[in-house]
Amino acid sequence: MAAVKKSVSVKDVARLAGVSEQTVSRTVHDSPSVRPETKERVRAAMRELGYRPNFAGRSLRRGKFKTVGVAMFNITGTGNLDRMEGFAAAADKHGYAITLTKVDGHPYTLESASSRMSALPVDGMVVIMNRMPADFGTFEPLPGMQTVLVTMLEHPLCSTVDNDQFDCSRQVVEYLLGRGHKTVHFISCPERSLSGMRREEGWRETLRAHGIEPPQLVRGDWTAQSGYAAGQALADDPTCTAIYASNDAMAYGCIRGLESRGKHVPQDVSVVGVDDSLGDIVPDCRLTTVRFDNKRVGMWAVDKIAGAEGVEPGVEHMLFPGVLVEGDTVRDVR
Amino acid sequence: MAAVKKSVSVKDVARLAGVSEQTVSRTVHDSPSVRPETKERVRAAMRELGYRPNFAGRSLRRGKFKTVGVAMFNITGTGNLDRMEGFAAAADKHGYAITLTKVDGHPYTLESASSRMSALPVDGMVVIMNRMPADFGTFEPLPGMQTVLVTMLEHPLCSTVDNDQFDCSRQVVEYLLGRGHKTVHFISCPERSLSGMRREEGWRETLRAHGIEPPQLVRGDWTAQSGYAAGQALADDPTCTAIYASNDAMAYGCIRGLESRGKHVPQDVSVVGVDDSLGDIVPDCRLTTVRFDNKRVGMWAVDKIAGAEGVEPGVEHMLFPGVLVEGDTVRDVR
DNA sequence: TTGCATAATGGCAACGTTAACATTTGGGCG
DNA sequence: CGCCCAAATGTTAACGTTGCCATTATGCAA
Repeated sequence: MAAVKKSVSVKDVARLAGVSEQTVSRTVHDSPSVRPETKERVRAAMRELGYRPNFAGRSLRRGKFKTVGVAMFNITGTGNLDRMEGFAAAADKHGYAITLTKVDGHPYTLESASSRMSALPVDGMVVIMNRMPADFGTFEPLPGMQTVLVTMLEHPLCSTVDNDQFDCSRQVVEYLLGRGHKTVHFISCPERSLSGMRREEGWRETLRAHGIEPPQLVRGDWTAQSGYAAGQALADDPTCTAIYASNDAMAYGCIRGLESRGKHVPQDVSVVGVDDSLGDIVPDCRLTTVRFDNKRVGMWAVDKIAGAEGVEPGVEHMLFPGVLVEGDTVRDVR
Repeated sequence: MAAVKKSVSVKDVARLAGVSEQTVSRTVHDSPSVRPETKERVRAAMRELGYRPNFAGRSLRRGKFKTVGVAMFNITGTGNLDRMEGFAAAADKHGYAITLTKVDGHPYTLESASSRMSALPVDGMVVIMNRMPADFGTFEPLPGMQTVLVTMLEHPLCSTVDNDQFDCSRQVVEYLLGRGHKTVHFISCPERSLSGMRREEGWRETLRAHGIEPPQLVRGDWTAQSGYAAGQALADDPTCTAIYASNDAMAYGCIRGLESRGKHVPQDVSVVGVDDSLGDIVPDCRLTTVRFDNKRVGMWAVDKIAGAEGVEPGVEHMLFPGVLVEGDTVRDVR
């Protein structure tokens, strides 16, 4: 039994089954115009030879790949796993596959993501943006390649989708004000983060909309340690009864920092985070936070491409609001 | 300017540049046997027409896809992001792409992963196993499709790669014994986890190898809360001076549980975790833990496939040891 | 029996690319 | 001046699949 190096094609199956190649093809696609017994004979031949359809021949003929490309500048990033879950789920639904590509971030441009994708077998592409690409304003998607950007910025030529970070802050601030707090202090993130900046804007503008001048923010760096320091710093501020941190790690750090200064959460100070990422990592801490549905974001992006199927797709911009999850770290005042 | 619906091919470029299709192809591949000025003319034509090579035609001709498929039963899983980083890095290195597929886990078989991949444009595949597939013993990879399993079990027909969980426990136990502890208590994980079970074996056998009968283990469920309960339970055991938890979340929970009972870490009890996953989430806690390099595991898997390039690949089994990272949660005794 | 509609199947071409081989061109050298 | 070599370019065919159209069987009414 010599190893069969060459892959088996419809031709081989056709010969063995004693039918034409076309009949084999029709059997593969379960066409109703093939007699059941013929089908069975063909299927037997396919099994015997171990036939599997060749993707290249098929898509060459069809002019479609049934695949969506995903370009990431950083694979390791908060929420990417959930987004991928969404990509995969939506792709599955449409019978599509996902092709993943890491794009070198030097330079950090949409053009580099686009050209990286251009020679791959994809019908459309999704780019996950973490920062502001240098060519965001001038970028044009490849002709015939529908391009969806995961970002909260709007683009004139590409559809975009992301979580609504502004609304997230609005929800948190209004929730805290609604619980009687006079103002909300904020622990921010590094300035290069697009989503972080948008959260900051949301915090600031929502306070102003309620006639409250935003207090001095404390700049953090996403780490619990920076939240800890922020908590210690804010512990001595008598006006500080509510703190909103840009992520859960800083929120948790903040709680511990406050405790180290003898302030208790939520008795003395209320704390809210963002991301719902503490999950099972921290015991005895039901942090009030905002949960985003990154899977839904991912699904939307792939749906947009795989669901189009030839129809001229319009450019759309979608922002999904997060959900405020009430924990034990906020208290009513007054 | 009517939209050009049809994609441009070498033929179009050749016509515009006034050369043969072959010369265009040679230019695309930067062959040295094309005069620089001809190349430039061809390149200009490509730019003008917006030519990009068609993947289907190319791989049909070549009989290769330059793509590795990755099948996952669960996309959301510890370490998957790092593994993907590794997949992407290795693929990049070889000029390959990665195609991601979620496999329905009902039934949980390698066969279902394999058949899911069979119609996709891939030259080889990687399966990430979290549990024991029903057909592990009998599975045969598709002919011509090199298959690598990410698991610590060895397979007769497929190469395998994973972190060395047994060795991980050996390192931790010997480290603690070396620091003077008389025994090591263990917080385990649910029994369906392959890697968790292997950690448990490593703990048990290493203790026995040192002539120590393993104490009763405490079964956890990966959550900090279960670690907290375990810590409280072990706080009253006077023989317990060192605790090894199956992951960092439980280790952290355990520390807090011990503290809630008045025991301090590391003064009273030493605690070690696994995963190095606390990172920036918890302030003021430098947990002694074991760090795995999942990126390296991912790279190895894709290297095995993309690096083969036609040569008949042997079946290999690779286990990468973790690195014990010393923190502040272990103390010498005596 | 013939004619005709319908079901089942076959033949051919084309999708875009490139390996292998064929051809042309330009120079160098005896 | 003719020969040969190398560089540059062209021609052909094939990779596997499937849409289109042609052909052959089958059944049924006239």
